Amino acid sequence: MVRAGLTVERLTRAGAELADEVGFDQVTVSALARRFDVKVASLYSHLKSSQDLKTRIALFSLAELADRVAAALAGRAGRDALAAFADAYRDYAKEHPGRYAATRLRLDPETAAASAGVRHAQMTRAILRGYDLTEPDQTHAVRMLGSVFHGYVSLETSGSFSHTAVDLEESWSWIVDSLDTLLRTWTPGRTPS
Amino acid sequence: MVRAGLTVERLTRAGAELADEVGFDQVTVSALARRFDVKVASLYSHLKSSQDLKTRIALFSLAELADRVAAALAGRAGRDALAAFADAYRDYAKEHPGRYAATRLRLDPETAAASAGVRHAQMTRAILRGYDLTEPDQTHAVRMLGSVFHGYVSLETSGSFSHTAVDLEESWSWIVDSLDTLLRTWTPGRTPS
DNA sequence: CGCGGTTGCCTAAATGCATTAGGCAACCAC
DNA sequence: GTGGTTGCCTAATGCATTTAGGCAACCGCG
Repeated sequence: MVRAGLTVERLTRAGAELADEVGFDQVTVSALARRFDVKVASLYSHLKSSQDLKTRIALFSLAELADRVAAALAGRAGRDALAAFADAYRDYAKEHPGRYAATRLRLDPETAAASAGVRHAQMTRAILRGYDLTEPDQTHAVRMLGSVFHGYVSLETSGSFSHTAVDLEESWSWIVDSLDTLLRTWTPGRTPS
Repeated sequence: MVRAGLTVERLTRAGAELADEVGFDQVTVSALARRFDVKVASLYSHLKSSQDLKTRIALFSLAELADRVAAALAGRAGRDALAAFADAYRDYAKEHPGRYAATRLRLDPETAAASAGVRHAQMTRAILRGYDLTEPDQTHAVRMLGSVFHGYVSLETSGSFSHTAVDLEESWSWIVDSLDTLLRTWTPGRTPS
């Protein structure tokens, strides 16, 4: 009886692929076992639980996405950086919908703190260094960028935008441009009137 | 043997309450049966499937939210309307997290077309009538507003914003104000420079 | 008032996923 | 080669979904 050679890493990668194929919610220990042509119970030597599997896929995806964003950001600043960041994010979601969904998994605080999630926050702040924002405006802006990008990707993916004919690429650049304008024309301490 | 008096409507309402209590993902035909102190199979006279139940909860929540937004919007225009819309949305998600999550359920096209989702789109467009936008900018703006609001609510709910001390209410008004400014200073046909 | 049809909730059973316990064989190091 | 470790297995339990078929409660009609 030849062994399958399972490892946590291989299982996590395969889980990520499975997520892309059938959706993150449909990722199941059973389905993963089937993919390795192995009995379900065998996976429990490597994974603590179904939740454990999902968490690992989330952490993997978070790190992968952070790497992509970092690469896209290299050598760019200002609006260029903003657009690169936005595109890296959106492209990842298009290319790997299941993994993207995985990055939205709610992690418990310690796990989150040790995850690539903190790199995401750092990179968002790095982009804002190209604009003239100080605290607490910078935090507000971080939250706004996160909201817009995640919201757009999430709504686009779920088909909420497909009821109108207007081009999705066009809306995307319109939004990115608008955000750039907004951040550039922001005056520190300003109260919008 | 006294009958329980189940109806699709009561099941849907109870399902919505259950969603708020345990999360939309945890809504299950079994749990609902337990709540009515009835055997699981009994629900299948009223519901086609678990998916059917979830869809009904989604439609119910979508309509309820649309009603709230409509009420909040009554008699308001411009920035007032924008803020009222935003708050109605966010307050609903805070008050009814399970129902809010339900509104994000992916519906098949015909169901979506017959849902209160179209009212949401109409109301968003109504708000933009207070600003000087023409097509296709208006559609871009609809998408941006949807993205920001949904994104913020979604990230706030999932705890993604709780790593920083800055007040969430403050960020929220900052963002709403920024959007108002952005839309007011938008010049038709403009290409942001 | 009672009778008959309809409808509502039931029991029973099949299927699938998650999870644990315990066993045996393959593999690695010596 | 042999002994310990580790990996995958069989077996079993619990819970959710879903379907089939039955009986009793309820409603309208005479």
